[in-house]
Amino acid sequence: MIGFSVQTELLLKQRQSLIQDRLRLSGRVLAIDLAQEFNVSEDTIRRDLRELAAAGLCERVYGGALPVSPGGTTLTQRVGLATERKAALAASAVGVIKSGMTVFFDASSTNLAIAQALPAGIELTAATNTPLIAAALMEKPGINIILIGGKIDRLVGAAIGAKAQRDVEALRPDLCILGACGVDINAGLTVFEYEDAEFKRLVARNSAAVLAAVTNDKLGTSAPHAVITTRECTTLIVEHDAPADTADIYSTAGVAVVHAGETRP
Amino acid sequence: MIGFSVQTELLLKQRQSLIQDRLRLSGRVLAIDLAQEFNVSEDTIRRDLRELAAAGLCERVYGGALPVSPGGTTLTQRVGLATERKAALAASAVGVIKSGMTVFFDASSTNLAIAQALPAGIELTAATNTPLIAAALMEKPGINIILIGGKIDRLVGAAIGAKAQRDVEALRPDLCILGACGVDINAGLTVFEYEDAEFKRLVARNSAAVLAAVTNDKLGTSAPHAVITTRECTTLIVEHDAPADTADIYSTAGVAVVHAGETRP
DNA sequence: TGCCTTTATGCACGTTTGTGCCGATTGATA
DNA sequence: TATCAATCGGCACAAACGTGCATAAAGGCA
Repeated sequence: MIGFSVQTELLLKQRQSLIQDRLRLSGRVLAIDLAQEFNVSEDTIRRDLRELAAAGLCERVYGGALPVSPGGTTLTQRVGLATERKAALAASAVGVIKSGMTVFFDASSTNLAIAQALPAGIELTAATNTPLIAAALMEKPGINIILIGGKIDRLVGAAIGAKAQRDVEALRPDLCILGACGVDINAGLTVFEYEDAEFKRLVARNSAAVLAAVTNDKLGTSAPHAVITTRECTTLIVEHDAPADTADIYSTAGVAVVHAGETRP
Repeated sequence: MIGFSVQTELLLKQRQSLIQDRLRLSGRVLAIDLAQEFNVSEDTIRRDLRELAAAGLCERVYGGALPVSPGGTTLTQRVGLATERKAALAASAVGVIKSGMTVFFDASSTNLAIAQALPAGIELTAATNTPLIAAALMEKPGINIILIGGKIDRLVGAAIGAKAQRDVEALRPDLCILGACGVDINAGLTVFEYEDAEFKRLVARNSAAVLAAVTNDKLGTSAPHAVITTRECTTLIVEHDAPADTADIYSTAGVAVVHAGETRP
């Protein structure tokens, strides 16, 4: 699809437009890679990135550039937080996702990171109730996207009401990637909103496997509304520096615990 | 490939029309190539490109020109194009949207611009089948968002299939903001995809009013699939430099034509 | 027909833009 | 702290650009 083995010479605007595509697609670009890809000097790429950054179309960083997040709402606010940690979790999570699967992506900034981290060639059917995740999935060519509609809860950032619950009931995913506000061995997986819990439980119960990727700050805490018990969770992805006893505790409950790699991009 | 071995001399309008074809076909044109192909000086080509750009029919860039809205591309690709023009259209469009309304936002990069241009305080119920637009609407606090779900067509960038059609049928919006690939007084409003046309027609028929905002390059052109006739369109927003007879033509068909302000923010 | 205006085109000129290269500076990492 | 890569600013050069002018063809009007 984007294979540019033969290099026609590109106009400046075309090149910059392609850089933006790469940004959206892979979440970051490196100056040196782009230079090689477009067959121009690194200086030229740096100038491009500087211009794009000046126009507010990307964020300039040492070595390349990152996409600028359209910050504002509650979900999008969370997106910008602890990005390296989430990226590390996401990298581990995509290891569980195989071509051919039907996967449900629940609303969560970590799950958005997972969607963005999906490898380019992967083929799967992805369902989600979260517009932001759907938008991210659209950047990956091989993915069949099913959007669960309904009234959007702006705190959660997704459709979770009666209509959404009715529609999602027809779904029997191979894997359900849940977001959580708290994970505790006794309380199980918990969230802040009643209806959100309801929705998540419904999807989880209909899924062959349930995966949750959580940052350290959520481990051992619980929110008001229970989604599923600990043992209903198939796989739990935690950070590399999660409390030492985490693996033991959850493993004995039958949960497969995966430690994400170091946060070293 | 497009071998013009025999060089008949072309009239100016013919040449410019052919340039537009090349643009649509290959996504870009180079001044030097066109000069050689049409057997005229580069100066002449540059003049042509300048005129086309002034009429909003292409985007002038150093070395040649780019199409203002290429067909067969995904929604996210279209978003970055002709942004000032779309912003100007959007600014006019928001004038039609009043607090308290129920508005449907159809899939289109111009409509995304409209969603983004909504004033901060506005209160309305917005429905959309487009994740990208839903995400943009989430940035505005006073808006009630209804997401239409279903299988996502990645070219259109929205849910337009059977499921989406069934769900949208319950909707009776005060205003429907349609996207279009072509607008012609005889052909009406047209798009590239069959199912997309079907979906749009359904929404438009159930809406009290229909609005379409189009860039110059779409005026007077038509795509394969008809959505609605010209007279079914309530309001048409065109650019300030749209062909002079536009207002007359569509007004006599009963369409309210609004000229957007100059593209000078 | 003769004259004038308009329009399309090419040419010459000076100007702007895109790019690569070099040297100095800054930032990351150990 | 030292080291090395990335970055920035300036410079140079070529290509692309816009403008003004000249020319020629087309068309209007008396």
